[in-house]
Amino acid sequence: MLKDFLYLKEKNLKDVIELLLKSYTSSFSDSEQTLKRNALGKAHHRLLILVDNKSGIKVSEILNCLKITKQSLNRVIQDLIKKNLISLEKGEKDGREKKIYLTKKGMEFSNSLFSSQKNRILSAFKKSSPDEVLYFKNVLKRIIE
Amino acid sequence: MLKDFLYLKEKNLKDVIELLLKSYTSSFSDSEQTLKRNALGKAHHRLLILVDNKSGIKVSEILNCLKITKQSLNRVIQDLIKKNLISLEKGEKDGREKKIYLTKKGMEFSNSLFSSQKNRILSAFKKSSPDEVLYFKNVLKRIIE
DNA sequence: AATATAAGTCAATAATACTGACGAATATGT
DNA sequence: ACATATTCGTCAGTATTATTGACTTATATT
Repeated sequence: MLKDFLYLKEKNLKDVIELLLKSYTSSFSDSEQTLKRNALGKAHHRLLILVDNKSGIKVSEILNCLKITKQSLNRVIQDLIKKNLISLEKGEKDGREKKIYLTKKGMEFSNSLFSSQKNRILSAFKKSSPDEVLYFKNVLKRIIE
Repeated sequence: MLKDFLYLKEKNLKDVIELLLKSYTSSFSDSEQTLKRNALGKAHHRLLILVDNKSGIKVSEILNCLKITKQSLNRVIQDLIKKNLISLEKGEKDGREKKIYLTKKGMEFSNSLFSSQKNRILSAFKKSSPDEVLYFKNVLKRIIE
């Protein structure tokens, strides 16, 4: 009976914290070279994955997700605008909001930036069953909330 | 037939990169308050989870895992030694190695530091079946390699 | 004895993030 | 119409984290 609940035990929870750390670190370190070649850093990388996945994402959404200050974020945004990788647009409904889009150049850059990361995930998924992958994503989403 | 392989598709892979980013960010931001109260930062947090999970972990293992330089790591180690949270010991087999251990105070501190993170994982697991949790961990491990 | 490995150290710099204060534009409620 | 709130931008100063490069110490391997 106890066996069924082992996965809720202390040590297992700590293991998961470590797995989250390691999976993030290893996955996001895959792109180091590409970033360096383009004089960009990890902060730019994090922003780009969010914009890539959600075109027109608002500044406030990014702040909430990355848990940084608007001052920090603004530096990153300005860097990427200068390099012509993203562009800003006023929200149609709410003119206070600013929406972020990838430029054509930004889309191309993202593809090269994420390719090694995608390969890492892909090779992990190829070793897994569709069910495993589905459950994996489900639980990950529940951790985020 | 195509349906079976949807989980290997481009967009899904990018989603997972984003999930890894978000799960790491949200999980490790849970402990902000505790860190601040003790004049420690995220770098100390990352080191502590590794030492907590593997007592006697070697410096080189941490370098490999966190992908930082030994100079960066050394600052963090010295901070934690000064606060009497960890201690170093020479390796018995190989005297060049240094092994890192939590002190009693370090164990207590770790418990408070990780408690909100553990609660986050725990509540996600409670919404999941044992199988889901098992598959989740399997895939996560494959991503790390 | 020569070489390699694990780790520590000193110094300078870069990248990322923070606090605090203030301003601009727009939206909302009364 | 006015007061208030929200969203975002900006300026300045500082803290934290990480980097590069050069060098040292101690121990292990051959």
